[in-house]
Amino acid sequence: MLRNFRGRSEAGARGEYPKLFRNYTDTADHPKIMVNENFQKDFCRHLIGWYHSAHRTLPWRETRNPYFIWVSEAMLQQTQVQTVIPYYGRFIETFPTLIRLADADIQDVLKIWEGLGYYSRARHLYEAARIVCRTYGGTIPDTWASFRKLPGVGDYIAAAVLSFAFRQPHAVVDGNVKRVLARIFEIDEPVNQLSAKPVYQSVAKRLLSLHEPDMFNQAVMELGALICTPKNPGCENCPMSSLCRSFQNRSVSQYPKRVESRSVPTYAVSVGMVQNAQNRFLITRRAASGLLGGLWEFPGGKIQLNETPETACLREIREEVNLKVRIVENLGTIRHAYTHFRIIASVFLATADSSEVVLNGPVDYQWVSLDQISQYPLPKATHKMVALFLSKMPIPYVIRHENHMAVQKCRNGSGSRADTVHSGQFVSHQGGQGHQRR
DNA sequence: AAAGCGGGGCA
DNA sequence: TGCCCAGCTTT
Repeated sequence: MLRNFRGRSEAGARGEYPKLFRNYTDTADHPKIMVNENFQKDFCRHLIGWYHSAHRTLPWRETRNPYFIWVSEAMLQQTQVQTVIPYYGRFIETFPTLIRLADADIQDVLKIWEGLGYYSRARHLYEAARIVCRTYGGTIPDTWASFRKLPGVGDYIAAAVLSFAFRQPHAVVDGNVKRVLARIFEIDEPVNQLSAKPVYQSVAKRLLSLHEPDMFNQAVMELGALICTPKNPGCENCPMSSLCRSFQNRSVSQYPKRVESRSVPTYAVSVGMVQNAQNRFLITRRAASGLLGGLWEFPGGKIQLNETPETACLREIREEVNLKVRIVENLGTIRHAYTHFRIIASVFLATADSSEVVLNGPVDYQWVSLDQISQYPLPKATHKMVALFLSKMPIPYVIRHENHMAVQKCRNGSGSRADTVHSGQFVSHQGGQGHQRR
């Protein structure tokens, strides 16, 4: 199995910031952040006025249903709006109420979440829904103290849901807000340092419109998404430029400041697509917590020193599912990037004489046909492997599976399928026992 | 306080 | 390729 990467802390490899800043828990006496009553009113007038004329229509802005808003905020965490839109629609269509979510199977929730990443968000949302049903009779609590306690609900989501659904005066602080505020006030505290959070929180709170907290929160995030963007900000069209210190000082490109992030390592891994005598593939389910928690994958893991991809594949399969298999085809490699590392995975087609699995690591397993595999929540990398496999299959095989999602992606991809089909690499899967190299 | 946690879009 | 994204949890 591909285990979570736990890196060593390398002093010096990271950008260790000298302590240049006071730790402001309030910014009332901050030298650069001067927000009097006049400024606050100007700020809100410019910002909210712009928002009314320029904002996008987004599905979760059409409702004040706290459950819908909560779902959207969970999905939007570290994820761009355009990515979330289709997932949001499918989620609330499948789980139209909090009670329906709480009564669902977590595997079905993960299936809807598949491809969105950060799967603990789905698990926490599901667990929180069950808690709300159990503790509050299915009514989402509308106080900070009670809502903020729920799993997966941090300061941002609590402020967002309570302000958007109930118009309570809590200021949101997300990546957009920090970028906007850092530029407007030339705030030097790095936005990706934990110690800077109280500064941005304090500024946002002092600026917040108590009259329209929901509009204010939407507007400042919308400004960050549409005008005050990370690259090429549209200062010439910005409604805040007359209030913006970095615009006046031509220092916009220097804000926000951030501490250097570590470059991610690349690991060579080896994965086996193991077929049994019925031509079904072995998939295993990962533990519920941690990387890709609860998702299904083909067995495999890191290639160790002095190992070939082939021997690593055989070892991982022996370790994880205690099967002795025979490699019949090298399908090639796929690449994939996670948060803290990248992988280059060698993918092998293998056969097992026995289907008797003994798990060590994974928490469940199934032998499935390719038609069935799309019923399980799979990581993106596993989808790439399925697509790689199909790209090596003869055309009749692919046509039999033309409804499979991976086939669609394959066809929309490099278009290499026809090439590989004629490369002499294919294996027959038309119902025969075993696999013959042509 | 720092690290873990996906995947897509973009210059 | 590296950076960034409507962050939260765990250690």
